[in-house]
Amino acid sequence: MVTKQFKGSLKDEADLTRADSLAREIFSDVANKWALLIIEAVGERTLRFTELRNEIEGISHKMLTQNLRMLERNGLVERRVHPTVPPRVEYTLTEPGRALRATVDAMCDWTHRYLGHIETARHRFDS
Amino acid sequence: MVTKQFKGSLKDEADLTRADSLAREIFSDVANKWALLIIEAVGERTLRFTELRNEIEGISHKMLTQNLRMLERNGLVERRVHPTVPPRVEYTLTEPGRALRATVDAMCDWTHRYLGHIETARHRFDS
DNA sequence: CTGTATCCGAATAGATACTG
DNA sequence: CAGTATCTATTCGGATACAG
Repeated sequence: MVTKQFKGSLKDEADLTRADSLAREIFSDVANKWALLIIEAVGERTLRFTELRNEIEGISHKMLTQNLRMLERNGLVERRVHPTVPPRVEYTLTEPGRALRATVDAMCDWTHRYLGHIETARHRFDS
Repeated sequence: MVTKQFKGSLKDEADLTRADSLAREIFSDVANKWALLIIEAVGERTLRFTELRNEIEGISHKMLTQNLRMLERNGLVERRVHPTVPPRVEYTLTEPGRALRATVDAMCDWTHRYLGHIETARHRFDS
């Protein structure tokens, strides 16, 4: 699996298995549409909840909070609460978050580069 | 959204909207756990259905076929059927598939690089 | 404004049985 | 071996209502 190349750096099989399942867990958290779109949307900026909601076409209130919570838990976004009324909450990418964003950028570029390719592949397949 | 930077290259708003929704569609197809794990598992190799199933920890028969069909439809994997009995079906990444794999590799690297980071972030959050 | 909770339908995913 | 089909349980996701 994904962690094969790291075998050498670990003490024993138990550690490997643990690291492996943790890696898979993180991968599962992160490798989902909404999480990646949020990472991409925040980018270098500092955005409020509602701004984020407006940036990401089609995301629901629920999915946004749910995924923001998850990303915060994994330390990929920082959540800063201003104790005002009405409340003002701002989200920023952390260093790990920005590093992940680089790979998401690459994925978005890929999508656009192969848009035509994929569209024709689909037509061929659907007949 | 994701395609903002491509505005200049398109003829009109209609094209933009269409390209945008197609991009989002492709992104949604691809930005999911099983699809990315399959891409990663195939890599530079040519693998049979069962080999793939064994490579990818925890994937079910159903999810594998379903996602392979989707990847084939989008032209990311090539499916070669040998008309023998029992049948032998082999999967390989196409050029677009290999290009995507590069970004998945980056994402796997990211996972491992920040494993510790994330683990401690989780502990902090969960208390 | 941001967030939690709940209800409910839709989509996802596993298990199993069956076919060429 | 590879794939389809079906049944079922779980999860996902949207809508809504409500609280700080």
